[in-house]
Amino acid sequence: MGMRRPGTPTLEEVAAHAGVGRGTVSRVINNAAGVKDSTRRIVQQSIEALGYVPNLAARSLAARRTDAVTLVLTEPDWRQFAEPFFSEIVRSLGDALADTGMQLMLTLVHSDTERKRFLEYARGGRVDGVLLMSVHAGDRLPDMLAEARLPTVMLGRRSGDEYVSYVDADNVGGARSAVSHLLSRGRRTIATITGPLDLYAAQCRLRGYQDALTSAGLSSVESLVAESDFTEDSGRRAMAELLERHPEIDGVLAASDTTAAGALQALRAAGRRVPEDVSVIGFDDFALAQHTEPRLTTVRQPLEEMGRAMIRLLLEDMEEPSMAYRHVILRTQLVTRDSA
Amino acid sequence: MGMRRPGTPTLEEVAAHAGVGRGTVSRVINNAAGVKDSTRRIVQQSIEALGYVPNLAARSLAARRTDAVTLVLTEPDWRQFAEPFFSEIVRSLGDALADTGMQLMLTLVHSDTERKRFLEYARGGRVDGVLLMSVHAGDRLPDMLAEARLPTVMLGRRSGDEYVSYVDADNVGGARSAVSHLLSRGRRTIATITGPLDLYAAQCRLRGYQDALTSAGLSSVESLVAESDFTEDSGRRAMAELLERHPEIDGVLAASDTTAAGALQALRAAGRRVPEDVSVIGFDDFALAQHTEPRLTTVRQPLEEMGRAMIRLLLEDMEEPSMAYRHVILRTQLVTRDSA
DNA sequence: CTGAAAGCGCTAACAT
DNA sequence: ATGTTAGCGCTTTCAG
Repeated sequence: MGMRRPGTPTLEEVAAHAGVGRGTVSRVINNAAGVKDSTRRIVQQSIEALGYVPNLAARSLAARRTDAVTLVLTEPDWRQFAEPFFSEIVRSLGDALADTGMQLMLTLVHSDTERKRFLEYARGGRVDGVLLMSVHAGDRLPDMLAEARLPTVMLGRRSGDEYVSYVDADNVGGARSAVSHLLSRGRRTIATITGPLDLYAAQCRLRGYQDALTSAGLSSVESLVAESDFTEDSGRRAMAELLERHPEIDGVLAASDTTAAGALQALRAAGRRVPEDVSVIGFDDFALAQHTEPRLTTVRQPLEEMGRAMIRLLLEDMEEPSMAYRHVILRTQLVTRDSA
Repeated sequence: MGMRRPGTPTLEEVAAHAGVGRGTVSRVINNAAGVKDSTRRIVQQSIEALGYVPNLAARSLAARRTDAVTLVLTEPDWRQFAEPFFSEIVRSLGDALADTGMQLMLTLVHSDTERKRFLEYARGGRVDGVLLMSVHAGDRLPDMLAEARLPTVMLGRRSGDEYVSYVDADNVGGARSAVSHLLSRGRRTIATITGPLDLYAAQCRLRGYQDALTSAGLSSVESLVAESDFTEDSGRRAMAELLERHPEIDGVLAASDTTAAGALQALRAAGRRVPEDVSVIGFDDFALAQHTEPRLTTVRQPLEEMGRAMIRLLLEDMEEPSMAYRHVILRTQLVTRDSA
């Protein structure tokens, strides 16, 4: 299993070949200062000649670090995974990490076995830090990681009083401004398609929706709320349901871009004109530019910044471990196509 | 960085606590035979009491293995990532690996920096094996891994004479049978929307399409072929283009399910009725049951089996490293909704 | 069945 | 600037 073939050269052999001590070779491969240029060159030649590759297990045993972090996906439904939101975040994490010389990996955790296996893996020191996304309310994984003193940062929080470090968007504010915008454009019967309500972000968006209505002196009607699971299909179903209950709907706040797309299909199928008859605003998961749909306005989440912020928090915690949890909440932005 | 807090107990401390030798503790945590049951119990209590967690760096240095494999995604375009094909394969790999006690990780490689970093990572012995998918024609990564004697298995091949081990579907046969089916149902002007033609799988499907036409005594017309990149959007565009050139089209073979979905949209937008006027068959990336679209027939790829086969090849290579490359090609199946 | 001892290949502190 | 040395924490013979 995975054993390196006998011939694999070690640092010691490189040292011998180059006629220097092990320390020097170590300094060269780690790009450490304090090696004469001529020596460095000689060592590099030996490395080249022998085809030397550092043994990372040995390195991390000695140095007590791995230079790798992992993003954990606990989503039991893999399809989540196929959402643009996800790939955008991953891209931004990768970019943010590129400069640091760290390796980003993904770990997929759905079954309980996998969860346990991952915990052993992480606590066993195979990664220097852990990033988590879309963690559901009751999930204790982040706490277990934090208790193991492993630098841990979540995207989104599990509840209103979260301790483990996280980066989140201002979901309440985003939803509120979207609904206010619809109201200001004369819409009066505004429905919302929420995300899965065991996700705190979905609760926040619903709250923002309600806030805005209340502030405008309107009461929020329960039958104007339908739940989705962020997929296009569930958006379609939710919209159909809402239309059945309230044919007079003239505005919709959708939990995500994908959901909004589904809602649009249902609206059209029902003969509604968008955006003339009904105006739809969704939370923007990727880029407005990608829409071919006639949505003029979306709540833009700063995904790029969120990824960067996650890495920053993680690195801070890795560099000087502290007892503090840190939280960053990024503002969302109401964007219309013209201004994009 | 990532250093374990001073208090972390080691195997030696567990041994002391339990009043046994290190070897015994090692046997216990590895579930090795040859430990008296009573001793085993005592040791387990000490492990529990001290909250011992094995240091995996030390373990893999000593044992020369990591019990982890990684799936590498070289796709420069992250959106690929959001395709159902991808999540299905990942799921099936995860399932197949679950029994083996191995950890599955994903590595994302787009830039050249990342590619180099991954190579160091893999050759440094951080994983026991590597799985690759959607490798493009000119990519040398698989060869470099294989040359480093790392067990390596690809999903799909880069060309007609591939050496590195792979599992593939019978793309030529699948396309051929799909087109034959269309012909047998009386369709006469059959177009195809191919995948990106630098992907061998896409070439094969195109070849199958052409074969079927030729066998039926029809000549394959170049203007009936349009290229897509597997996305819905490109499918839509390709279909629109084809319709412009050949309004008389009455059958379409699409490169993937997603592409087929796009094609359908374009067809409808152009006022065609599906499947009455035009019949569309796509390569099935996930499950027929998921379609809400009126496609009756798809070419089903046995994704589940493909994942399992990949793991089997990988494990075989890990258990008894040999000089042989192994190839498995799985049959596709033409499935219609009724028979599903 | 169990203990002792010899590494695994590297980093980092300490000499020089 | 460079060589030397002492571990890092575990697996795995080899004795007993």
